[in-house]
Amino acid sequence: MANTKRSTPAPEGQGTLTERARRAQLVEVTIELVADRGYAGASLARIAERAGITKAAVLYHFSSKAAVVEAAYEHVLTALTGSIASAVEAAPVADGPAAYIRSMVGYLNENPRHTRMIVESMIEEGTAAEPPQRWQALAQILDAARDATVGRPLEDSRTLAIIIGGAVDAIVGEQLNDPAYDTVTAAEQLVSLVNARLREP
Amino acid sequence: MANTKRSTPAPEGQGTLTERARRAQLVEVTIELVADRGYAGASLARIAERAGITKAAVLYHFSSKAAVVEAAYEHVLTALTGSIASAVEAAPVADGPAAYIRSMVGYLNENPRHTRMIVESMIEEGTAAEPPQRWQALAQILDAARDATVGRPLEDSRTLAIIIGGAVDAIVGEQLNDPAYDTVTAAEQLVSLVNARLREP
DNA sequence: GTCTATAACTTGATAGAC
DNA sequence: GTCTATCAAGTTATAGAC
Repeated sequence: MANTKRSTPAPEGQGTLTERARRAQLVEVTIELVADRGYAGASLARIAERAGITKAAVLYHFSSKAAVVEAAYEHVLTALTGSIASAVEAAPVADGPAAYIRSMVGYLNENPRHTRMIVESMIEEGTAAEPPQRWQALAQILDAARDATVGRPLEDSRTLAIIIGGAVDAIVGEQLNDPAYDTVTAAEQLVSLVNARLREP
Repeated sequence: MANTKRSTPAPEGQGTLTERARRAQLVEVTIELVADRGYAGASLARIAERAGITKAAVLYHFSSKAAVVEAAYEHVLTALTGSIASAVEAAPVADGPAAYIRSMVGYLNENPRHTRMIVESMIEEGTAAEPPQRWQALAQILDAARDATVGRPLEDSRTLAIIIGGAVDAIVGEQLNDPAYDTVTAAEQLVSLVNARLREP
């Protein structure tokens, strides 16, 4: 019985197996709650209720409500970026932008809760540290694709990346309040728009 | 008991305000608060504090907090749509999309508080009635421009409108966290992208 | 390790004095 | 008409029992 009487109330590091499972469960229900009730609607009481435990129990596993939400946010973000990164790497360099758009629309489309969670997190500025320039990764992909096709660099890949990012958000968002909206076709239209630009002088 | 020392902060120094002016003032401070603290951060207490009155006084002029926020939201939205509508109508039909993009980026750029207010309002679903398909107006402008140049209708003006809307949001949003970002040039790049598409077969 | 009990505070809204 | 005083219900977080 390695019952180490832990005096530290909030183990932030790696803990026992049951602890990690509880943390995972709490992250899961927090994602659900933030997704369909917003950040303000995801109170400790509701998180605890959905997890079947009490508020105090939640605060035993996480040091504060902000810590729970941030853990949930990070979970979602790493899942998204990982999915996109693998899709882009699996594609030819010239098809990088297309792979980016398709995988991002596809992922957000298949994980609507994650979508809402990300949207919420981008609004609330106090929750997590600012993601280090969201467009930078895409701008690199664009530059590489441009170099692989035309050979001459883009003049303003940053703005093109920002435009694409916003367009993807809007497409996914539209599908969110009109489930009949065909995001696959929309993504293809965006792809053709971007590819046309990439091959221009 | 009668505290003769009237502790009215009166930040503007303006004394008695008429009813309409007070409502306007409350709408104004609510826009500021929602803009930089979010919907949840705009409590009645803070609204009252900034206006130099008490919570109860706020609820005298508006029936509830939701009413205050909705009034602020509507104020911002009518100002934005009005500004864009006049800009589009003043332009040749073929330049409608360009006028839309330029005026929208310009307006949101000049009124950053309004920008954040609109973003917040689109998140909180309980605040105001769903704006009747934001892309519809733009889709009509696109169809008209296409008809005036090529003569054949667009296959999917809805998606193009959604893409443009998201791109504009992203451009303005980027300028929000990097004031050095040149939104005018970005808007022009978006305009050329859209115009190229509009003249395609 | 988990929960009961409660602290300390903020929320939106109301009643009634003046 | 406008404010003071108060309300009940909600929030996060802590202390300590078991």
